[in-house]
Parts: sequence; structure tokens; C-alpha cells
Amino acid sequence: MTIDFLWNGRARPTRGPKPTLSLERIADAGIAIADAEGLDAVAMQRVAADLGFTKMALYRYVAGKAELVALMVERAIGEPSATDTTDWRTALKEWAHQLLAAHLRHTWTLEATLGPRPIGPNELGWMEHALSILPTTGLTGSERLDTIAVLAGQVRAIAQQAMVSRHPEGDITAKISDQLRRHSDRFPALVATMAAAATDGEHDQAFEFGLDRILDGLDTLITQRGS
Amino acid sequence: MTIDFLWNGRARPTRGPKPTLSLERIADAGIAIADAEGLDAVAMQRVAADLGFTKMALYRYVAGKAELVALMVERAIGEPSATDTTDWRTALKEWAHQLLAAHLRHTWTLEATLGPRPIGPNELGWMEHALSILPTTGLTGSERLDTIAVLAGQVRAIAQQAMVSRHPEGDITAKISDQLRRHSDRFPALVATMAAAATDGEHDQAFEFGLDRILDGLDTLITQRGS
DNA sequence: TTATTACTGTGTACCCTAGACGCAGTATCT
DNA sequence: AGATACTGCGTCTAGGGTACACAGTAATAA
Repeated sequence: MTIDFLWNGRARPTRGPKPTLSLERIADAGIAIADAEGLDAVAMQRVAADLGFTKMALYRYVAGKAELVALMVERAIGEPSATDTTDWRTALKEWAHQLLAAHLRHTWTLEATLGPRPIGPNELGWMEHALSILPTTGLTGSERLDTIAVLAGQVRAIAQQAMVSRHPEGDITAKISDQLRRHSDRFPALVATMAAAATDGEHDQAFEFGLDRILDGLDTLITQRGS
Repeated sequence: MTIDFLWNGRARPTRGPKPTLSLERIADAGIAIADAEGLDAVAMQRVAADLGFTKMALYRYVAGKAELVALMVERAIGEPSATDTTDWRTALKEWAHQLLAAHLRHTWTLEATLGPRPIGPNELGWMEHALSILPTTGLTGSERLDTIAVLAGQVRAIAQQAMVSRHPEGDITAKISDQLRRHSDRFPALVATMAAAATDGEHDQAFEFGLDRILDGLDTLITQRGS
């Protein structure tokens, strides 16, 4: 597996016909399909058809589907926009919100970024940005990397949750709570908690809640190390 | 999409030949394949062949591949084993470790549990267990649910990280740090942090680190609410 | 006992996917 | 011009999920 294409692009050859397509157009076509119908709908066939070409034409640009998806991710996730905050806590919060927004705009990036795969400059750009925000004193290098991992984990967890609750047809959530009611003796705490949650009017605060807990815990450690 | 099969099983009909196979055997065959070769290797063809049947025989037991995977997940994830700790913090930590272990035993469960899908009793059993541990005072219902989400997010984040670093062939990590070195001017904080992490000898502490931050933050909130 | 019914396992068929390969046409360099 | 090397396409293979019809079998109804 090579990851060169993500970093250095393709060297434009001098001879022969000029390419009609471009990596950008191909990636954008794939992104449009994935946004509208999910990652499974992204087939070489389909992407090519949307562009008005045959699928084999795409193989002149990308080595295979995995490479296409990697390009799509890289383009969809983009770069974090700079913040002017000096406070590390609010800056990290802003970063997490931006990352969440990116994942919510393209929920398929969750599936596309699972497991071992080529990672491009934009994705590392997000890490770079977060690390440039984190205070360097009070945390070891490993701890700083681990901090990014917790935060990104929270972002992904909430993005996934939103993906489920956003899903309208079939209404799986209803069916589950239906089974839950039918087996309420087996899940007393769960039933009670969901009943309580239904009336406490604090919905859609999951992201903020988790984020605040993580940042609180981080703050505790940093101030403790600082003294 | 129905989820009945996960909760109530199949009603055994009285007439006709007795089934030679069972949902358990089929799920186990699928799990064995996924453990050894990944979720992509789980094809109806392959599962049936491993059991000594034709693929169409499986459709007498499961409605389709999605249902097969749901059964595999439910069986692979199992139930959390009870803890005798009364301290909520250590009990939650134990719970998270158990969940992580389950995901590490079957890394494909990460892909298999993405997005809207039928959820079975075992999966809710993990939630139930965590909720039965959490102190009911000091947190609203929504907050208790959100707490599970953060913790599960951390578990998944680390499981995914382990999945990548476990992957031996190709050694993507090496290629990435190669590109990183080549573009070190663009990622100064990242390069510096990784260099620092390489010498601080705190590897593989990512799970504990994030978990401790989350629990610290939770502790802060709970004690604060308690007074 | 026999006829009916309902179930199991299988063979065949269809459609969709990723991708290998070779060919025709075209733009550049020698 | 001729050679070279590139683009886009048509064809082909291997494999995936699944619909459907058929033969065999076990339990029920007549």
C-alpha cells in the first residue's frame, strides 16, 4: 500500500492526450454520492457514470477503490480553520466542535476512517492543530498524543450517535425501546434512566457533557503538574 | 428492518425435517472467520462452506447478511461479568476494561457496530451494567447516558488505535512518519511531540490516560453536585 | 394407512461489484 | 514523419448477495 498519491499528487506526464478528468472532480463526485446515499453507494461504476465516463477511465486516475476513498476522506475532512484564542481549553473545545461538524457534514467519514489505511496531510493537519494548542508544559509527549485520542474518540462517538438518531426510516430506536419495554425486568437501570432522561429536557447535550468532563479532567492534571 | 430475531429467536416449527444447523453454529463460524481474516472475509459462501453446506442453506436460518453480522456481534460481545466493587469509579474502570477486552478479542466488532442497525440484548446489557454502577444522585438521566457514551467512545478509540498498531504487514505507520519527516516544516508540533513521545517511555498508556481524565472530570462534577 | 402440509437443503439464475487487459485514438518528442 | 506514451473505452473474469423453484422429509389430517 502506497500513500504517496495523498501527499505528492501525480506527476503530470508531458506526452499524450491531456486528461479530461482530475482527482478533484473524481473525489467530489464520490463525496456527493456518499453524502446523499452513503458510502456503499460509491461504486466505480456510479462515480464514473455521474461524471459521464466509463468506470475504467477512473483507473487512469486512481489505483483502486481504496485510493479513491482515501482521496474523498482527505478532501471532505479538509483543514481546521485557525482560532485566535490563547486559552488552551476554549481552543481545544473549538477544535473539537470543528471536527464534529466536519464528521456530521460527511457521516461516511466514520466508516471510511476505520482500521489501518493511508493517512493524508489534512488528517495530520488536524492533529497538528490540536497539538499546537495543547500546553507543552505539564504533559509528556505521549500524554499529549493520548489527549488527542480521547478528544477524537468523543467526537466520533457523538457523530455516530447523531448518525443513528438522524436515520428516519425504519425508526430502529423505536423498535429497540419497544423490546426494552417488553424485557424491562432485565434492564431496570436502563429503563429507569431513559424514563428520567425523557423528562429532564437535556437532550443533545451529549457532546458538550463529555467534552466538559474530559477537559475538566485534563485541567485537573495540568494544574496539578504545574505546581 | 426487524430486530426480533435478536431478542426472541426463531419459533421452532413442528413439521418438516429438523434443522441440521443452528443460529449459534452459524454465528460461531462467522466469528471464527472474522477473527482470523477480518469482516470482509465473511461471505455467505465462505461461512456455509466452513460448515459444510451451500450458501443458500444459510438463508433458511438468517434473513440476510446484515442479520448474520448482527448475530455475530451479539454473540461475540457477550455479557459483562459482574463486579463486586462498591466504588463506582473502580467499577466503571473495570467495566471499560472488560469492554475494551471484548473489542480487542474481536476487532471487527468496531466496523460491525457502526451506524444504524438492530441492537440486541447483550449490547444493551453492557449499558445496563454501566448504568447500574453509576451513582444515581448527582447526575440527571441524560447525563448518565452521556457518561456511557464518553466511556464507550474512549474504548472504541483505543480499540481502533490498537487495530492499527497491531497491523504488521505494509507497516503504514512507518510510511506515514516517513512522509511526516519529509514535510516536517508543515507539522512542527506533531514532529516535536512524536519525538518527545519516542523517549518518554509511556507507551500503551493511552487507554488509562484517557479513562482517568474522564473519570476525574466525572468525579469533579459528582462531588460538586453532591454538596 | 394414506394424503396433505410444511419444512429443509440445493441448484440455478440474476444483477452488481472490483479490477486485468488490450485496442484505438491522440498529443508530444526525436 | 516516426516513434513514443498517454487517455479513454470495450471486453472479460471472479466473486459477492439473494430470489426462486424443486426434491426430499417429517409431522399432521383424513
